[in-house]
Amino acid sequence: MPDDSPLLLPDFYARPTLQVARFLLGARLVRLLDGERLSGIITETEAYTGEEDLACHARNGRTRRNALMYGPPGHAYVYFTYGMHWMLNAVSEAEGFPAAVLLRAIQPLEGLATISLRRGGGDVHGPGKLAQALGIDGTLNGCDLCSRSGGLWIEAGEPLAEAQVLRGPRVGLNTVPEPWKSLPWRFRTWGK
DNA sequence: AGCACGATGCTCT
DNA sequence: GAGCATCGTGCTT
Repeated sequence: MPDDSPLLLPDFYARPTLQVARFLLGARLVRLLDGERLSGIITETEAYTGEEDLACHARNGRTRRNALMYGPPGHAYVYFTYGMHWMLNAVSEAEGFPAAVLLRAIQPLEGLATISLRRGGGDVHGPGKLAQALGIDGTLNGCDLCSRSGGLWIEAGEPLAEAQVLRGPRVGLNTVPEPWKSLPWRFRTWGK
């Protein structure tokens, strides 16, 4: 079991959220679930940054749900939506500034059978699917992604060339006003 | 291949 | 009480 990849450390996350979203592409998201290592390369992210971003959960200031976005970088912000889906984010920027990167898709690498089973044979392209595939729920809200002790962490991966990175508007912002609705703050790689 | 819709429950106004 | 940073199904082209 390869366990020699370096963890991404707080300094990685403590910078502008667009950079964090861009450079999380290619990194490896790892979940230790029931003693088994599940992992995949991050292939799609979205940046949500600051109270001025009207798509960001912090747009109305601090609440109980979004409190983690104001916390130290490198921690998981996990929330529940649509009555059935968990969403995994990595908190970015300096402590006190609310921002995070939504992890939307991975290319599975380890634990393929378990992931496929948990997904009912479907893919892992979409934030709700990602959480379901890796067994992520609210108990992981606040988990330190810079440590292997919490069962969920992110390891460095192969750097991606700019030519492999696609950008576009964030998904699902139906009632968000412009310009926020159309800003190209979604990052993808690998076709699609 | 694409669109419409219902599921389902928590958070905040 | 409204509105979700979604997903799967089922229907139409």
